[in-house]
Amino acid sequence: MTRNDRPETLRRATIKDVARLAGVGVGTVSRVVNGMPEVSAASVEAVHNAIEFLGYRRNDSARILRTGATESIGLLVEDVADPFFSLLNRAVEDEVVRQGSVLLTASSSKSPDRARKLILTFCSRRVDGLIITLPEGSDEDYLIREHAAGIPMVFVDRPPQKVAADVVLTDNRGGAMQGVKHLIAHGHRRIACITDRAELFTARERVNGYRDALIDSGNPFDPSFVFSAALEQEQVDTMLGRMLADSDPPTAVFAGNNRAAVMVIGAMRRHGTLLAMVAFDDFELADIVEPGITVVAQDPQGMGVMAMDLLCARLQGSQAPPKTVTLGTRLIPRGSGELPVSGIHLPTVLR
Amino acid sequence: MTRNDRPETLRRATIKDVARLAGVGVGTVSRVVNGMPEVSAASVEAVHNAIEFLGYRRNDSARILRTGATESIGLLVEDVADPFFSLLNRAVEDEVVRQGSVLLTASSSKSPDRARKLILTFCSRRVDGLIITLPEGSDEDYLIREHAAGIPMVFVDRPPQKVAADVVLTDNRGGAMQGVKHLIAHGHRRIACITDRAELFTARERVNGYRDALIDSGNPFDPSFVFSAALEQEQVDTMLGRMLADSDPPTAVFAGNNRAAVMVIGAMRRHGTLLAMVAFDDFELADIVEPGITVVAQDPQGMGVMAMDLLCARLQGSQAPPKTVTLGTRLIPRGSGELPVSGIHLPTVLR
DNA sequence: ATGAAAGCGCTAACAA
DNA sequence: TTGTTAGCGCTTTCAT
Repeated sequence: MTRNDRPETLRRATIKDVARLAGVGVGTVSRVVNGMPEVSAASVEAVHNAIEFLGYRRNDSARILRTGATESIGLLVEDVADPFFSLLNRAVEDEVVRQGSVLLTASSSKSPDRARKLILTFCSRRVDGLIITLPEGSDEDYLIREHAAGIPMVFVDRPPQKVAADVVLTDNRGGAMQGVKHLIAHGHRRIACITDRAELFTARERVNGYRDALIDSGNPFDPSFVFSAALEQEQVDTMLGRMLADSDPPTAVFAGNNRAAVMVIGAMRRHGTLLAMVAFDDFELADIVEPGITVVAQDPQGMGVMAMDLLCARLQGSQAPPKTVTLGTRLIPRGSGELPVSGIHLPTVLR
Repeated sequence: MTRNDRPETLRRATIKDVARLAGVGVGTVSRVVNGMPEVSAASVEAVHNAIEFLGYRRNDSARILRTGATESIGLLVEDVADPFFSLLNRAVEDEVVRQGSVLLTASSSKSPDRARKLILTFCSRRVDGLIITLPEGSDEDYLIREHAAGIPMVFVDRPPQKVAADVVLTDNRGGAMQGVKHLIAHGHRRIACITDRAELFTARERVNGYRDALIDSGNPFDPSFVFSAALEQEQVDTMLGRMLADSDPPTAVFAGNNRAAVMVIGAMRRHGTLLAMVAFDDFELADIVEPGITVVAQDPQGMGVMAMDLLCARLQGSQAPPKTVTLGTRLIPRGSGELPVSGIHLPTVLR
């Protein structure tokens, strides 16, 4: 027994100790600790004194075991250090804290295996609910079981394949469309699309939106202008070079996420050109470059809040059919997306 | 009773249910679940089947209550969405996950009151240990009590005033010195210092380092070149303007953190000048501007790992006197810090 | 190798 | 208003 190994002085006071010292029963102590009304002033006083003296603090493990409510929420994202998810994390935290619960957080690191372990740990901890960004390629059977066992879940950023639960997404397709149409509105016809691996739900959707915008506005969709692969600087450099060598080269770029945007900036510098650009997903300091980067902003905080809202509804017993909420995007013009068709060639000194 | 209100179908299976179905005692089930050796193959088989059939998952609340070990760590930072702390968070998480524990995270939002509530909640949850960035102005008495009650704590980024516990810090003073000396080495004598409120431990230390570097190298320390206040763009603009109007104006700037750096960049643009600059604290995309921002990088991951190391030592019963570990910084030259004394005036088109 | 039983600290029902 | 007590689900002796 872990606790009893310790010297007596390091055993934390229990409700029993308090009761004994205060000269009341444990029930009374419990009532005082939980601020229940039907206790005499004298008892309250005595209990408070004892608590103060003993440095008593309720043991929530015992409380949880007894009541069955853990007042905790589990959050699994791809990486808590990723700006997008850290913002989501914070928004969820604020909701969780507001209702007096605690938040267990973890990062999947894109590993389905790590995700499974973490989620199952959360389930063993009997979290009241789970907010999950599932890594690509996850087996979902275990989720179905836990979900069926009564743990409410809401999925964020990407939809699950099999679990029938609430989902919160960004309107990736619509947002991409919005961004590309912005470029078209500024006169661009030949627009490159640089984005992440097509295996990723979000990347796929954004390419779809890119294509839709082009077709919608009567422009040709040229697959050779789409780079959808693991983002690496060299590849992007090469790819952009190839596109620029086209007989009808791009005058603008749609970057599918901010890593892509950064690489495109690098590639443009190396090629000594400055194409118009709109990037999906806002980022801090998008305006310290000249021109500032025009972005299609997602709303990570909004996603977090919405996820918690949906979760809370389930916690209150809602049996409504699973809902998928899609949050809109916001285009923030900062300069790069409003550049004219005639490309600007940077003076050498500033490249 | 919360649990028994629920329909029978939604009550999760317990160890008893498994035992009954498998035709063994609860002790045996427990042994199987925990992978203890002394169980017959037949029992293991039967138990596994029952577990599978019932969708049994151990209830950690009960386990925790019994064993007294929560296998959880509480982390309180200023804001989980802040890049510095989110990196620290992730590093801590990885250590925590590696040893099979869970991580409770929360943001103080610079509020001593919120911090107190959160920390006391963690204490009620009986976390095994606590990693804390305490907001400026916190009362620490409650921490002393909890610490004395046996909850190990390590403080990160800023030292506590009263609690005698382990601390992990960045060498703010040394780092600032390193940055300023880098500028001096590139010929600068007149160096401005733009940083946050002097109430903040880190800002204060960095100003100290700035002063030390100047004095060490025989340069005068001119208080009128130090701006240490709440960082707002307008103020920084005005302040820089005033400094530039000096009879012996600055040729370089030491920015005390990355918010300061961004504002200095803005101010320089507005004043149509480009001074050399070194900024404290690295940031993503510090190299997408031209020139890239030379920074004195901290090591948030290293701090997280170190904090967990110290915590684990305490968890294993170390009674050594409290240690303060100071992590060194790393200067990353990217261009802005290597600019010569002769200021560059940007061509208008690029301002 | 295994079952029975005590008990972790708490809450809530019940009795007084 | 209050004390007593059962029991939440688990681990861990102690017999067998």
